[in-house]
Amino acid sequence: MPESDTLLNIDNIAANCIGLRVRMLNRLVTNLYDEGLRPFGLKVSQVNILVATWKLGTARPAEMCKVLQMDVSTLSRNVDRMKARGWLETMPDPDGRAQPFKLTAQGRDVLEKILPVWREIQDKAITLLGAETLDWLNRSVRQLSSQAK
Amino acid sequence: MPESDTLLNIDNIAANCIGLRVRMLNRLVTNLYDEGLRPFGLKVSQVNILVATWKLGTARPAEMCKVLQMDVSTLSRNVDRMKARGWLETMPDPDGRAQPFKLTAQGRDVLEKILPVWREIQDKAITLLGAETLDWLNRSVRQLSSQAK
DNA sequence: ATCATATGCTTGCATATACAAATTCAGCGA
DNA sequence: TCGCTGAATTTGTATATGCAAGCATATGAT
Repeated sequence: MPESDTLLNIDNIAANCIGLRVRMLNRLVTNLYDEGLRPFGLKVSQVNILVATWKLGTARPAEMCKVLQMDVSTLSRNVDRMKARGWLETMPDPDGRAQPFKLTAQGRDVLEKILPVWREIQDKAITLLGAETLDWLNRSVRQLSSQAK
Repeated sequence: MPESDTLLNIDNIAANCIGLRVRMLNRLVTNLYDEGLRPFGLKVSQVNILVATWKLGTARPAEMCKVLQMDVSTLSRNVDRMKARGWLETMPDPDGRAQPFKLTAQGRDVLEKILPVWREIQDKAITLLGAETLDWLNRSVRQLSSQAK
């Protein structure tokens, strides 16, 4: 491959790499949420887990990881921290390997407390990104999730 | 606020949170690129830095962090690792505080070697996400970058 | 009943991420 | 020139992320 072709191709990465852009978007959006949530002592990552737990009722780690497309080890350590804060509690289970957990009353309280701030941040994100963002993100995530292992 | 309203609002986070969806998209897309790049012993994060360095020629950390919307401390440690691998080298600078760096020949070689694989992964991502993805991502990132501090 | 395999989760390790504090140096004013 | 302020970067700390390996338990085959 001639030198000039290589140059063009490297420039192609710079101009078009989806991995780069998704990661930048992630940093920007995560910072937006984390900044707003800072007074409450938690980050968007933990809010996501609280909400997912609320949805599932009694949550099995492997199941939640499938929903959130997250490695089980990542979830495992976050659940530890959130149990230590009294937001989650482990439930008994006939299967000795399972470690299902659910929201505590405190965990539920946290969710209620952050609701107005979440709304503010969400509105800001929609204003910045455009109204069609949500549809767009949902389609992309659904499509990629269905392909992922 | 009545109980039922709270329930609806928590469900609203579950159904609509942009922070959640962007983070899921980031995990899915990052894993897609990292999996493809694994044979080459680097990840998409380092590819992004290599390409940005190639673009900038001589890169100042603060400048690159503005471009990539990344904290300077995050870049600092990655540049350390990449210098240790011989892909980047620090340049002298009249300003004693500055630590500008540039690509080494080895760093340039790495970029050339991964080009075909990057192309494959990028094609797969475009197929999965749709052709209009890139425009949308570019618009979103540009819009958010211009607002960020 | 036993053994092999599969499942569910945790732990070890390396990197990614960002805030806060420390460090080093530049530039400016008295 | 002395010291003050600000800028560029690194270091300390905590969380996020995923792979590989470990551990305990369940399940299936013989």
